[in-house]
Amino acid sequence: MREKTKKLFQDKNIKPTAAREMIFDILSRAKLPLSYEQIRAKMKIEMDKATFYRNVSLFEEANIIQKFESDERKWYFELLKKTHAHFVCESCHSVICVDFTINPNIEGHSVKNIILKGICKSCK
Amino acid sequence: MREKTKKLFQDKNIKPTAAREMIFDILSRAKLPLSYEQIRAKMKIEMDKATFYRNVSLFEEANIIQKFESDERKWYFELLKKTHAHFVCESCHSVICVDFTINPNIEGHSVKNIILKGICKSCK
DNA sequence: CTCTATGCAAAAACTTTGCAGGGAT
DNA sequence: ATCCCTGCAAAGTTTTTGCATAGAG
Repeated sequence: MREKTKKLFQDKNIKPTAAREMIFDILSRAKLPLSYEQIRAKMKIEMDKATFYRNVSLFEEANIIQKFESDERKWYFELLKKTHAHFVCESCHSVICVDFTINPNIEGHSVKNIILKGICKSCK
Repeated sequence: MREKTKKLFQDKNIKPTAAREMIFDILSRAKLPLSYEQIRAKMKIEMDKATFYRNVSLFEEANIIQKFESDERKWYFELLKKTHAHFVCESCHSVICVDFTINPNIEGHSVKNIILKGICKSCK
């Protein structure tokens, strides 16, 4: 476990368990948001899905992770980084990060998350 | 049933049944996307949920209806109108249509749907 | 010892599917 | 008669919860 991660966990008061380190590690290497299935496929040690979801919620409350729903009714998770948008293809269901920023105030509402849906360029 | 609706159904090859007319009617009056529960609450005649979902899928395939998921993992339905965005409040879960248009081509992908998430102005 | 993380199984929530009956043409 | 729309019940999918056990400090 890297020093930086150890420190992050300490700061957030998160006990570093094997499950947590693995989830964090997988997400920090990911270039895209990942679903539970995708994360599980990358796990070197199996963990129960309850453990997975519970730990992800923990990270979420600590503002380490962000989640959003794809069009296949699954959650996708990623480390909370600088704001960017996600494009979800309604044909192949892939999730793509796109560089797209907007004014975070739209008609008085605070926007924290942008999801674009449509058909990705490979599917066209 | 209005002439216009009758014609629409004919054009799309959709047999006008009571269930279909009712769903269409409720959605055409709606100012916001509605969930199954919300639509059901407006029904004058009850219909089975299977019938509801099947007919909605039919409309969807005919490009009459558009659906998207809220953050509460429910589908919301609305008539396919000019492109606009939906704001979903992560606190009160309300769905708000906002006037927000973007270039439909983002990094080569065709955007058909925009979902913004965050905290709405009443919750702030 | 104590505290809480984990696994297992069951529950939950929302949608979808299979199948048989019923209406419309 | 045929077609396909509908209701009912059961299955499906993903996520959450309850509970007992295991493990860390």
